[in-house]
Amino acid sequence: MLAYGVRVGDVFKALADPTRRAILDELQERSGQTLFELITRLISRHGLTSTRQAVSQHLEVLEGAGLVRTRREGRYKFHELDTAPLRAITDRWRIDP
Amino acid sequence: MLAYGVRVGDVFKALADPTRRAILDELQERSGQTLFELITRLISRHGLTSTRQAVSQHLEVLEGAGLVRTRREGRYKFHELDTAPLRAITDRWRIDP
DNA sequence: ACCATAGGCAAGCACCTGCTTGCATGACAA
DNA sequence: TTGTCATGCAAGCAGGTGCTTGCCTATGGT
Repeated sequence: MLAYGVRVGDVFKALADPTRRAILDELQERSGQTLFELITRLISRHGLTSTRQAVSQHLEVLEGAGLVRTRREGRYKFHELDTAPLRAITDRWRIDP
Repeated sequence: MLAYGVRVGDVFKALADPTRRAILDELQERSGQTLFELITRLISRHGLTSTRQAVSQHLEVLEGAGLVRTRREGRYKFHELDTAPLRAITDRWRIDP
């Protein structure tokens, strides 16, 4: 079940970008990162060269798809992975064993 | 495991289009359809209005992603769904129960 | 107060993508 | 062969997407 306001197409579109998939990888490996933590680790561990604004925009897309949840604390914003929308994929087509 | 020549990004990009997802739905429901069968059923059952060329190009993308396999018989080309590449998604992120 | 830090907003731009359009190829029937 | 049916190929175009650039807001430390 998708959260209210999240369209199925948003999930698939969000997954279509390699940088966004790397962000999901990073958040799975280390949950609750801030924007700057993410940028640093994306560069050092995934070889990406994305700027702050680029990563920020990707996070907006991921959040719009329900794949990333956020919480604010002071001037920090922490990001967490939410894989629930991926059920839209696994429940839709029978995956051969 | 993905077939040789299929990149992970191709699978995600292929899934990013709603018409292509409808094609996968159709092939799951009825395997081995020709191009014209697909067009007819996409229109009548999914409310789409895609032309032959549009669907043909979508099938190329899906085949390039390994999600659709084809076999030729005379002047007919039959299409089948192959969900194996979807493991690239389910194996990558832990999906919460 | 002052400044640095963490993040947000928005316009502009180059590239990509899906679709159309028109023509071509190959298989089968009469 | 002639015609038709199923499909393939390729150029062009409009809209979308990812990214940059520049400026702004807000929080917390000193």
